[in-house]
Amino acid sequence: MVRTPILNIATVRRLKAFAWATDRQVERLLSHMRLQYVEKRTVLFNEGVPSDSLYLLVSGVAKLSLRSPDDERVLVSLVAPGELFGITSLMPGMHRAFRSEAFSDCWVGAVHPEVFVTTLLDCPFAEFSAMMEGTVGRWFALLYRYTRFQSSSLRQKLALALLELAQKFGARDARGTLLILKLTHEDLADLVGASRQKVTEHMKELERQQVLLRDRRRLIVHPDRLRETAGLPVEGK
Amino acid sequence: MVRTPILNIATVRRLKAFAWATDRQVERLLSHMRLQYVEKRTVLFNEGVPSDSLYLLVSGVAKLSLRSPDDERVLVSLVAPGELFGITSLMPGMHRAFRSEAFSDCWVGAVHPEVFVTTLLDCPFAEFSAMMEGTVGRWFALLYRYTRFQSSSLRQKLALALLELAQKFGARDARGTLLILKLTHEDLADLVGASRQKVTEHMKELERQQVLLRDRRRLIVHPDRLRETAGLPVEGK
DNA sequence: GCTTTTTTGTCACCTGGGTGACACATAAAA
DNA sequence: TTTTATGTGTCACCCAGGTGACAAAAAAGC
Repeated sequence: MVRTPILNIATVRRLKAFAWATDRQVERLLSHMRLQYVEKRTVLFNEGVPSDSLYLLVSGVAKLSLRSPDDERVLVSLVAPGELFGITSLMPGMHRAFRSEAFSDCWVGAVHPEVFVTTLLDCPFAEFSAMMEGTVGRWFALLYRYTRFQSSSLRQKLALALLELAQKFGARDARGTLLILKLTHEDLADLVGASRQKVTEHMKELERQQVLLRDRRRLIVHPDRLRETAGLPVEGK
Repeated sequence: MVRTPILNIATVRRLKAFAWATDRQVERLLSHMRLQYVEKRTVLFNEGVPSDSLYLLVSGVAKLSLRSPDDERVLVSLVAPGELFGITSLMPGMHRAFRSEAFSDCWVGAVHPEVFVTTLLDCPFAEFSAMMEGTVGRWFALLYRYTRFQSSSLRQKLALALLELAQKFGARDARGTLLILKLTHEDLADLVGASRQKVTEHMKELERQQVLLRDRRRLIVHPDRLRETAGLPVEGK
């Protein structure tokens, strides 16, 4: 038997959510919130799907996780009552970065991100959203890389890091994507948290496998093959 | 000899920064931007200091890094021209999470975060800022933990993870901070990316060292000692 | 209560990646 | 050009942490 919680201002204040908002704003927000019961182990959303809702955890514990290259689950974070989650929905066209599932039985409130922003901030959603992308979008990309790092071998970490660099500093070239950046193996080692020697070994190996090649001290990488060695889904299947 | 770049709308558009903003907005923003030349290896800001400026990288490459417990530098990210950085300044009272220094000679534009927000979004800075904290603040905390993970031993990772849990799920208790959460060693292992067996070993060891104790299946932790084993600065020196 | 399942504790053994050392190559400085 | 500094390539050796296996202890079902 499950008792439906009452979601009113008192509850919200006790949860310490939206501490900065006025009672009126919270009230309006609540009137748009769909409250739902989520049983332990039920998946609320999966990584990769379009994100169109923002969630408030009312009670229970939720869990954010990620499927690693070798098909294991990485537990990224546990969500406590009062926390908002599913935040990718605040950025334009973003897909879910993590799977969310109930770690214990939960009560969850869902809002449309647009309603959320316009109620609490009184500014057009599109603008807010673009702003978020331009500013915290990069944090997000970093978080994404670091969560992947967790369960990767050094070779995979290197591939992941080089992919990020290719996106930022890459220029199309007849032979692939040229990194307009002079990077020493030591720099790369610092980036992936490894020793310089091992980076040298793996870079040699990646060269041998034609994943990348070097022209003096400039790197030319092959993004598709990098994705492959990183254990990411390769573009266009 | 250094040629001062011209920072006008054409430049900004070429950099693909603020793509969503109108010409008028960008122009107003630029009029408030202080352009500065930063020589290779110069530190722009250090981790831990109050963050009161937002930066736009105009040319060159900047670098974000972090000092690890064992006093090594972790390279967190390289910043490409056109990117904004120093984003903690958008959240209230935040301190810098990373050190930023010039990886090559750079031109950098600095704006006051308040000007940035009000120019581009037409909403009070305090509200925007509180909103950011309530939403992406958590991503930030995650990124912080994961960047620390990079150069930590399993024991330190465990301490870090338990600290985060204590903040989220902790209740004051006579004996320390009680985690109101039933966690198996396997859950912890998933959280820190380790094997269950080693987690068991280290948890036993932490118990022996009085960093934590167990009451049936509930954990009671001692945050200060956790900070110590995690290699973080302990509160109040 | 008893039985079944889940968790914990502890082995012995293996492996990826860290460390130090040193020769060689490449770039920068003189 | 020669000198000096900075990167690269490759060793041999060591260790933290992964793996599998299995017994003991706790929970959860019945």
